[in-house]
Amino acid sequence: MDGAGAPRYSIAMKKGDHLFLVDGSGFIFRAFHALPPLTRKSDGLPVGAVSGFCNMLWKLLTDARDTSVGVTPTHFAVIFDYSAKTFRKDLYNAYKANRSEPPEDLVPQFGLIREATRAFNLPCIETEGYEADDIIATYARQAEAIGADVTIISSDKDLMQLVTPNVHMYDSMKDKQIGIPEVIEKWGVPPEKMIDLQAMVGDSVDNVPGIPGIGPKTAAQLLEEFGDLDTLLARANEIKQVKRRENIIANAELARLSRRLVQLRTDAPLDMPLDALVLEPQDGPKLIAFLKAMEFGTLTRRVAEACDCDAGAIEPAQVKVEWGPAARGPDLDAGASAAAPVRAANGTGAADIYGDNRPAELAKARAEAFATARIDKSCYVTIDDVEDLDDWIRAARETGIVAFEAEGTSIDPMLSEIVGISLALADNTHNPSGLDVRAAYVPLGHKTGSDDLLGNGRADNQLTAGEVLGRLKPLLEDTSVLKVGHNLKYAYLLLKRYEIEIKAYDDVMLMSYVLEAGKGGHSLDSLSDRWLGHMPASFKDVAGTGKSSVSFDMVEIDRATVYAAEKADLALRLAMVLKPWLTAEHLTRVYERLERPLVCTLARMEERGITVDRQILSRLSGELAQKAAAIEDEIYRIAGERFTIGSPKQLGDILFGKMGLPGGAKTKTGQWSTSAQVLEDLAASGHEFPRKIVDWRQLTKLKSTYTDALPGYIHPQTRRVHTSYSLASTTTGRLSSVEPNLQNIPIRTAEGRKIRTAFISTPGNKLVSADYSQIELRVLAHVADIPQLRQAFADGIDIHAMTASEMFGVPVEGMPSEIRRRAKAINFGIIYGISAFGLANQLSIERSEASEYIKKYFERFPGIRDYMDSTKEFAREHGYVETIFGRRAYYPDIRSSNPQVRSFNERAAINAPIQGSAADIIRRAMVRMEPALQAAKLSARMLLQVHDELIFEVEDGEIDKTLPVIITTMEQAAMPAIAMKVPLKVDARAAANWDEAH
DNA sequence: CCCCAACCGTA
DNA sequence: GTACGGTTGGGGG
Repeated sequence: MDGAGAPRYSIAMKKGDHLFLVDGSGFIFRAFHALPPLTRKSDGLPVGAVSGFCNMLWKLLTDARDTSVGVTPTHFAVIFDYSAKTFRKDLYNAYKANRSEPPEDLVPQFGLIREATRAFNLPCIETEGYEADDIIATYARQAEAIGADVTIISSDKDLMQLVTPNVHMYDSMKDKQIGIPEVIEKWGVPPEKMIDLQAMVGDSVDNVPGIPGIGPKTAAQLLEEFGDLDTLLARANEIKQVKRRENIIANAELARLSRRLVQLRTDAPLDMPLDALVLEPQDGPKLIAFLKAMEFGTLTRRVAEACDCDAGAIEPAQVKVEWGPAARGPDLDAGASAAAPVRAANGTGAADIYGDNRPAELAKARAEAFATARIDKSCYVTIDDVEDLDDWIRAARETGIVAFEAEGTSIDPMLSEIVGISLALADNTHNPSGLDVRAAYVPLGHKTGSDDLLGNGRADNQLTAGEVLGRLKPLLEDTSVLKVGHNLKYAYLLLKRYEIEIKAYDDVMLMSYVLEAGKGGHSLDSLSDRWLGHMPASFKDVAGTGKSSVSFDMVEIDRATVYAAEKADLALRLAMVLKPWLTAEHLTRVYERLERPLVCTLARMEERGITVDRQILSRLSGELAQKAAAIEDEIYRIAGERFTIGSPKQLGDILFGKMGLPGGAKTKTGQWSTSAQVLEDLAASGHEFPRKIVDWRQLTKLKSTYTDALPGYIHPQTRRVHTSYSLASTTTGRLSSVEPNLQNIPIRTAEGRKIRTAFISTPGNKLVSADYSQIELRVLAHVADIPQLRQAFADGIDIHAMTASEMFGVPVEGMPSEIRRRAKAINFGIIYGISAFGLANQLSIERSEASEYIKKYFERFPGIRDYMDSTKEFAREHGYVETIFGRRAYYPDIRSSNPQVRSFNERAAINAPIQGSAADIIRRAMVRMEPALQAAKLSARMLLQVHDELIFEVEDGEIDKTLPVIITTMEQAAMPAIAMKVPLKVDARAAANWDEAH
């Protein structure tokens, strides 16, 4: 029904006509989740999905009226779900029972999107008791019968069963046509078999049961073999795999029911006949009035231009919105922007990316415009002569901003050789809104596929590395030209090895990390998907996968151009969107002080690496092997058979089956746990066998993870180990270390510590380890402002003993170690967002006793409870928490109705400001360390970071002068931004290896 | 060849 | 109870 009730005329549909059917409901959910979540009107009304919807419709209609595009609809309708109650619910009561309530930000947008449809002068259709999909199916089949073509604007797999030679689907967000070949490619079956495939696979979102254990791949294979579901069910006994056969036979009825659920009706009652869907002309003023009411500046302007209307003369429409205060976003700065008039983001060419003085408006307009802007890969060019390259460099200097990406032979920048460089520039010569980006790829190290005795030949039509890098070096090192990239540390390290040191840069990965830590990944793929509605080509697409994959120098230059240029293009677009957003969210300082400078700081640390003594590791490996073998023999002897000790499943069978030991905990898959905790408990109750398993595990763990693996990371040329620090992979702001992970080198056991002796200084130098003492408890004392804790740290007394003394009334002097141990566990528990369950586990005590401890603790330190409560409340209200330097950590699930999920998020939210503030402090120290050492004319080199510890290599003669510089820089790191209420304390010492230095 | 679960190393 | 990454076994392709 068209709620607006505007009279529509109708023209009989005929052969050759083209009907567009937009899956409105599908689009709403997709747009809501795909688009930047922050899009709001100035009064706080969330309109992200509305914005995406309007942009999509406008683009479809503009293309449609542009006859050169080829596909021109004659009829057009937008279809919505009427309500959740449909005939399917009568078939199967659990249908869509899993559906949770729509997000509260989405609720007010349902009505608005229907309003938008009417503003576009399009029929808005919904029918009680039927899903949008059934209406679409009915229209599609009717139109097809007349001989018209149909395009369904959706990417929902449920609609793919409708695809025929005359019925296509179009994914407007990915700009992708879906026809018969695409369905086959994605699902392995042609569209007419989609119903049977879905019936077997089921759908957890809609709660379509399907056959358990059958996924898309298996289903496609079975349909290939048997033709259709009925034949399969009739001949199921021919299936060879036992489990699968039994499964299918047992669930045949479920499959038939599922088929009835997924099969779309083509006989839904239609309130509006096909002929009435004729596409009417745009009513410019009506549409503009609506867009103005929504404050979609960019789109308003575009529509006004296209319709030749004066937008300024049109009053915003009165749009009635049903949304209560609950729908209002909590992070809205209503006071600042409520009264602000909407201003179109005019003239936002590249030159003023950073210069707008209304950041929130600019950020919003940018995100809105870029979310739907088309990415035209056909304009990417390959640069193969120096004049062209010089032109691009000149243009980059004029614009002042260039995005770039360095392609190499390996993902490890220390082992990679440069293969090419892509560049992207904002080009506002054609489009004053600054949306056009042009990009190019400069190949310089591509090889031909044919190899002869001399190896692979050099590919034709490319400049030499010398020519290219010689020209790019001045640009990349020019502090007045901003270089934009994604994960710039890679390019920084790669180019550093070619004597280029990138200066003046922005990294969109880090912008995203600052804006959205905890909300999702920060890879170029996820950022493009989230902010630009575009999925870039994957590396696998160009280089192949698995064994048949090739390094980038073996990729054909044309293909490489599209892949590499796209990355630079996307990085530039993302910077144009995210940089204003940083300003709008007041996160620029976090980005500029805590993130950006670490790119080159960390790159230099990684480049230096650390010496690992191969002999020591080899000797240790031998010792571990011998000890493990001896224990292995005893294990087999006691067990009475040989088995795979490393298999928890087999071990569980031996322990709790054959040997009949009492089982303790279960894993989440229902197996008996064989964790160290369980085995220790068994050992404590007098069984010697589990002890041996624990010992064996320790030895084999040390061997496989450390002594055997580390030598493989020694670089062939530098002879050192170069870890890679990930700047954007934790929610709290900590770094992580990979390939190898040098942040988990053993220390707790004597056996494990030996591995640290293999980390050595070069002759004439020592390793210096400097670590913060109790930094997280100090941060806690600061943020929660606990008088006793502050006093204890000020006086330098044992913090755990003080806690024990407060709680249990035992004097610090002569305190029993068990009492102190418990207090220590409680202190750590507090930092981790304590639960009675967790504390009980940690201390092996009853949960009731743990509850008593916690109660007592809160009585003695009421400020801690206040801190925890207010942190939880802040997180619930804002969806994120903050460190003392303003870094955010998002916890989107903190409002979950599942108590387990919610509690977990609450504990994480309590921990994040503490862990994250400590992480920020050491980041600040690291950024200042190199200048501080330089100022003191010291040659110490910072090599590693392990969360609260920094490791340096220092010349023997400089150690005495260096230690105070390191200590002071670390202890003063919070200043002047934050005056800590407790002093920070750093311990440092020098030795020939890491074990003795720590 | 890829993915997941279980386990365990660090702060 | 927080935050990570790596190895192994095992299931499936």
